Amino acid sequence: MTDKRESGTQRSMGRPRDERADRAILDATLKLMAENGAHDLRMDDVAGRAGVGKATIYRRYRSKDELITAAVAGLVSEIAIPDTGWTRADLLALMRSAVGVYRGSVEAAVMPSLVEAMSRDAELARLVREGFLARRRAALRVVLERGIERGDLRGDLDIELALDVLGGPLFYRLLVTGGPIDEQLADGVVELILRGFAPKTKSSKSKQETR
Amino acid sequence: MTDKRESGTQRSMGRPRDERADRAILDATLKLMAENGAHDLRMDDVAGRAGVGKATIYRRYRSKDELITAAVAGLVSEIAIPDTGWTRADLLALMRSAVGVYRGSVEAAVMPSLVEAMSRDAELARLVREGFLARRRAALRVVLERGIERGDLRGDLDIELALDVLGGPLFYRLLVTGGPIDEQLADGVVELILRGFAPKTKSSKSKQETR
DNA sequence: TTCTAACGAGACTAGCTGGTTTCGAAAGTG
DNA sequence: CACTTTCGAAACCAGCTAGTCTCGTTAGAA
Repeated sequence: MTDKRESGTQRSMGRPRDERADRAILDATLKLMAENGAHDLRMDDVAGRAGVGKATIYRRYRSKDELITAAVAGLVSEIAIPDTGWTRADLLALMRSAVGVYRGSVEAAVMPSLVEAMSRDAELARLVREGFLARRRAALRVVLERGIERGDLRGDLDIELALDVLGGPLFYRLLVTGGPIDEQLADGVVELILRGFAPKTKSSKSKQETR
Repeated sequence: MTDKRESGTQRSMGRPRDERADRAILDATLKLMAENGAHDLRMDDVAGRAGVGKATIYRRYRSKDELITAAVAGLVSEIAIPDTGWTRADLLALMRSAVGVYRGSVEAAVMPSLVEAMSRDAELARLVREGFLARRRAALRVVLERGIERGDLRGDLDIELALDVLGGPLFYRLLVTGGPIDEQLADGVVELILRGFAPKTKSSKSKQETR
């Protein structure tokens, strides 16, 4: 799709493409996006950092936009849905993994420039949301729903709100306040969700042991 | 500071500066930043939309960066600290006003591009945080602290976390998920904070009336 | 009325950059 | 070996824009 070679027409003639160049190009693109922003990405710089000629890039991607899209699309990562049997532990596992990702990774460094790009390109926004934000969100949703069934969370809770409360503060610190993204954040948010969305009870213990 | 005229030397000779041009320039700058992003701001466009010659801009600001900085600095707004006597009402007032601001205003439209710029310019980041985010945050902090004294909130709560939980979901939806920024969000977050950070009690009513 | 500086409009330049193309070399296939 | 396609490097161009400068004009102060 991003390739000029016609699909189906498997050419076996000529020098085959260097697959290492593929990775090198995408890696260089992501790193430069993180450093200078998607907008200040220079094709010459990508070529230089990837140790590749510009023609090698344009043979794979028709334009800069296509390159950026491909690089962003490559950010997808698998998220395993934890299932320890304890709602708190499951939530903590997901949130701590999130903290790990958004503290110091390329993904974190790219986010500010990505936010700007998303606000101006609906297609890219969809790609980012569905491509690599959706996994963790889906996992959290499953854990929350299990928490409801299990009786750890109230049945009428606004799941979308809960998801945004879990993820919002992290991104808020990453993008806006510059506050610390650490375990304390993960733990605090999880604890707040468990307490604030605890099921209605007639006599609730102050420190319930959520099973 | 952003003016070429030497401070102190109050010249009263010659044609005085048109003060309407000052506003027109800053307004045009903000609107164009909202539309196209800070990076794609064209000085010609600013001049055109403001109905002003480029020289008139450069007489006030040495460079595009200085213009952008000035426009952002002009975003400050006063936030009255509500004091109804009820913690819930005070929090709701602040959060609903925030919802009003970040739904459809110029400020909201500028944020994505501002986030990107902040990530690359520490001075601008400070300006934005202290200049126009700090007001509401300070007001919320006061309300939270009063809530603690009043016994509506637990004394050992992490105030920074609470502030980020109040603001985070809103910005998360604005910048990342594209979710709705409405009263339901404000109400839900406030309710969560009140429940989740409720003081430790021996017998807590499920629907406590926080006075 | 004279003087000064700001005004809107727009010409100008100096620099940068995305994209295309060309080059000789290299890497495979048959 | 002949053939085809990719490779890195670099030249090239067309387009765009920040910032400066020059007009003739205009608003106030002295």
